[in-house]
Amino acid sequence: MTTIKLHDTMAREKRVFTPADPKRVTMYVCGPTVYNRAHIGNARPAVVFDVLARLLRHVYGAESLVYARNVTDVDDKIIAAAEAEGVDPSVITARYEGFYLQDMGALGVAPPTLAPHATDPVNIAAMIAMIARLVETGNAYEADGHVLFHVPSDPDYGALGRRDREAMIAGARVEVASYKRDPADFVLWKPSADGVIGWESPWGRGRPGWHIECSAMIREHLGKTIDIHGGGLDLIFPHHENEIAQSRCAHGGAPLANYWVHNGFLSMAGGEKMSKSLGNVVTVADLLERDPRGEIYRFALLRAHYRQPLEWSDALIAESKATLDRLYRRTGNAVAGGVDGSVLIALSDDLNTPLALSRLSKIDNPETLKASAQFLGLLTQSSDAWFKGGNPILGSADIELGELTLSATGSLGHSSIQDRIDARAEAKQRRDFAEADRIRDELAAEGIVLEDGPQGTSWRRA
RNA sequence: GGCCCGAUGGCGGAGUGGUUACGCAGAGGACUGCAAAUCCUUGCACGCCGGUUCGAUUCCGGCUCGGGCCUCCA
Repeated sequence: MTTIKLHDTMAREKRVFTPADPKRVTMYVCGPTVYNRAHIGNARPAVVFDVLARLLRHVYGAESLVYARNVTDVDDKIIAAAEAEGVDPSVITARYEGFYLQDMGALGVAPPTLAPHATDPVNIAAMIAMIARLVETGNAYEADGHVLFHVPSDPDYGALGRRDREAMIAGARVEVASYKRDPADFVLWKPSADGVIGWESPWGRGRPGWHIECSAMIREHLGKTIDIHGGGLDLIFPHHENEIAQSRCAHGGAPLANYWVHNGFLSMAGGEKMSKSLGNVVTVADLLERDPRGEIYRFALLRAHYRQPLEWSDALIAESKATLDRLYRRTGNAVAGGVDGSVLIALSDDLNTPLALSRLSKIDNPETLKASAQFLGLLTQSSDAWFKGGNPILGSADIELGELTLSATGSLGHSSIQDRIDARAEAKQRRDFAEADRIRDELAAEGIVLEDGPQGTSWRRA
């Protein structure tokens, strides 16, 4: 069996991955708060953990992986967006969750096994139960309608980010709410005013804090201790730190996760962080509008190791596109065979996708190449359709995992224009110019104009 | 200020205590109704200063520079 190594943020080193139960490997990744369109930076963890999920399914069996990615659908930003539009928060969350799934699908991200929603009554009940438990154990207290986690009650708090109390307080730049017993205390439950989304609880009508959502949903759907917890680097503090404290204190010291995996950030030209305030956000939708082949962007994201920063640029996109085109030409109409071992080895070593991608260039067998690329979520059926018909890929791309096809939408088919262009090129190679010209004329009769240019033969409708 | 991460050729980006990354771009060549594509060959590297070592880009220490987190954030 393949040995997978993963960099564990808690241990700060690469560790051999050993699931508690190989028949039920559990992974939880912090998902989106659904109130706006996802940008390409948001897509990085989705793609990275999609690759990890593919690898885990390969090694332990597709049915053995339970991969949960939550949807945060109650949040002050959502409430604000709903008020701004004068609609119910559910209108906002349904809309943006739909966009999210569509955008990620276009990037070849397979749906997770589970997508727990914070507002699901089952999950709200789980959150209330966990909060009540923490009050019982003396780790949380009620104050001024809020329930807060008392950080000094947990001597192990801060282990993931390696920061001590002084550091956290010294760095605090926010005014401390008067009802907090300690500046580091954080909200588990907060009151909802009339007309604001809320649920009845032992502490009055209110809504959960962000951190408790993940802890409770992990407990509810995956168990007390999971194998892998993933997310962006920026979530280490305070989000993951708080999750750890809540879960450990509520579960008699059982650790929340055995492996913590965090992805690095994307930056823009000049190393600038992608942020709304800088006005340099590139949404996935923007990119798909420029070129609907989502796997170009997936390829670009995979070109850097997931823990390294990645500078997002037009050159990166152009190079990714060119390399992908070349890979496609090399696979031709080959039927996917077995995945090349060198690709699996690269991925097994802490998800070394740049190395895995470079291995593709070494694979001569088109069937192996196709299977290997598809394992990485590239050269899928959608992309095949795009190359052959020139049709944009709409909605979610098909996701292929061996025999397992998780979803398949998008526009496939139409005429195989590219096939005939290829046939014409072949004819020219054979010096069968009569045939080459016949194909050209045939296409012309359909209103297809061929253009031989520096990027190869392209076509457009007259 | 605290904590963490990184520093490889023109660019991106692997890897290693002594030996080839790979891709793009560049140069030369093969092929070619035009143009692509393809194939072959090829140049270019390990931030700075010490230490360990027969030998360090690779290990250790310091420095410099860059990035991230410490506030919602992938």
